[in-house]
Amino acid sequence: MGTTQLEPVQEPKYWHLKTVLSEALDSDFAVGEILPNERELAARFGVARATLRQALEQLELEGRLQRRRGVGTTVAPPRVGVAVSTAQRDWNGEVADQAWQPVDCVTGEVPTAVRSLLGFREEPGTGPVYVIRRTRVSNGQPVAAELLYVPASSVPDLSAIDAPAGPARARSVLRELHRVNLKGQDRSVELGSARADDAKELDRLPGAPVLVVTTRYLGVAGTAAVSVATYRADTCRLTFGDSGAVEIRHERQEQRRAS
Amino acid sequence: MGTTQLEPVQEPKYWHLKTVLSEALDSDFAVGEILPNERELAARFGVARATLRQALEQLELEGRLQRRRGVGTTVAPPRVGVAVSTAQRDWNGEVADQAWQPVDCVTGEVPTAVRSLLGFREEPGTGPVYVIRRTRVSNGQPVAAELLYVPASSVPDLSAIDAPAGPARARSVLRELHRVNLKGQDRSVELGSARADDAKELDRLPGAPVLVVTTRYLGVAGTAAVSVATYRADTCRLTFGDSGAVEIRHERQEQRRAS
DNA sequence: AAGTGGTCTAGACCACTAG
DNA sequence: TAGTGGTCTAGACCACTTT
Repeated sequence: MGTTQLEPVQEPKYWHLKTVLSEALDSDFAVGEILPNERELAARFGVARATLRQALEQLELEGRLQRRRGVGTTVAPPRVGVAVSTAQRDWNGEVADQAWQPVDCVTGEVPTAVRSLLGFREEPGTGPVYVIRRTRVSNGQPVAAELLYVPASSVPDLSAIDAPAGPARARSVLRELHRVNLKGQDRSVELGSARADDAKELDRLPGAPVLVVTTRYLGVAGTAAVSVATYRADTCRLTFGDSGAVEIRHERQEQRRAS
Repeated sequence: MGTTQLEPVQEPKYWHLKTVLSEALDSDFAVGEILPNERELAARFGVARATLRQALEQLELEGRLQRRRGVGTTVAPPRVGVAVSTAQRDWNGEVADQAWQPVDCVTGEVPTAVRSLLGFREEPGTGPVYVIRRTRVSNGQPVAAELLYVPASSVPDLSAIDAPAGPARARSVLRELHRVNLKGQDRSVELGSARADDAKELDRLPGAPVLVVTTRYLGVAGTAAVSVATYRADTCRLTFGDSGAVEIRHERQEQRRAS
């Protein structure tokens, strides 16, 4: 129809920029390499810094980049596969490199959402609940922070209430919970943003994107415990193996170039 | 109450703003209600529009808000629980309201990442691969778009190559794939951003946050098929039930106020 | 045509890290 | 102290939906 339309559909600059940068990462950069700083990149592409940052944010969300204040922007390694086991053996065993580390154990308040998962009815008395904090490390990097809520009624044969709050008490509660046979578990995964305390544990800024894994552990008499684990969404790929771990080889090439 | 004084804290403005808005959503707004527009909200809180938008983006990421260009910002309903079944019956059955809908089926190219999951070795000939597009709907809203890669060698008894590309062919490939007994499946979940085609299917803008579920279906002779499904991260909560669906009652209150 | 959210700019200052 | 990414501003225009 006569004249040739150059760009019939206007692609946003930051989107196009993201594509260009993504291809550059594939071809010209190696994992761990430091990118030019944002001001220079913005100037190089002829856009405002805010626009450039919009593209970098996307790439960081996809796990391609890692940005650290005061340091710079580096090319991120492929995401770590983190097993979210379906079996029950995750209470103790598990791959040594990715085990949960008990951090603390107090008897504290329970969020409303968790209360209903535990089967608690209304406001009035519901008995004490152990709140265990655990962290998970992979390749030396923290990948997840967890709050595990265990009603004292789920571990009746435990006399650790008087033990000092801390990792030791956390371990004894976990051991006792492990004794009561668990019938199964329900699990859900959703996107969230890191609360201040989790962010600190994960070495990220508050609001960083996380994958929230909520697990309900079922005992003989209903829900025995509820776990809310937040995984770093930028560095983690959660794996649910019915028969081994999924291994994804990304299509990225790691080439030369040092500049 | 017109303007809310932001405390002189070290906390970033947008973060504090997000908290304030979140509490306001809990107490003063009902699901589906329309918020004041961004320019007015920004003025009301005494911040720049960009700062206000940073807070809104966070809340949208957490599934609390829904923003539509040309329309406005509304209070989002609680996330839909979408079952990512562990069993094999998801090929056909499944909850009627959340079933997959075949859209198309062509024989096309396979991304590098999927190639390695399928066990393909190097560049040269690997035989044709069916690429099936499916979508998933829940409560009338599209929640997921999937690309299912089925090597023709996985469905040898199929003579549908000559059938016209389309939903009909997709169904016959799925039926045939269902016939070969599947031994199990590996699955992984990670955060991503919607590609242009997926975004269109999901009624979102390109780059919208999605949960990417990669599934490897194992047959008697290795990987029989690979599925890459992208779920809307803002509206979906993926559930993995070992014994029924997880039901989360969010701590939000739906109160009065109509304005 | 009016009103909404989405994109983009060109600055400024702050918080953090490292030499 | 110099350099980085993180936050924030006050505008402008664009794409889209509804009236």
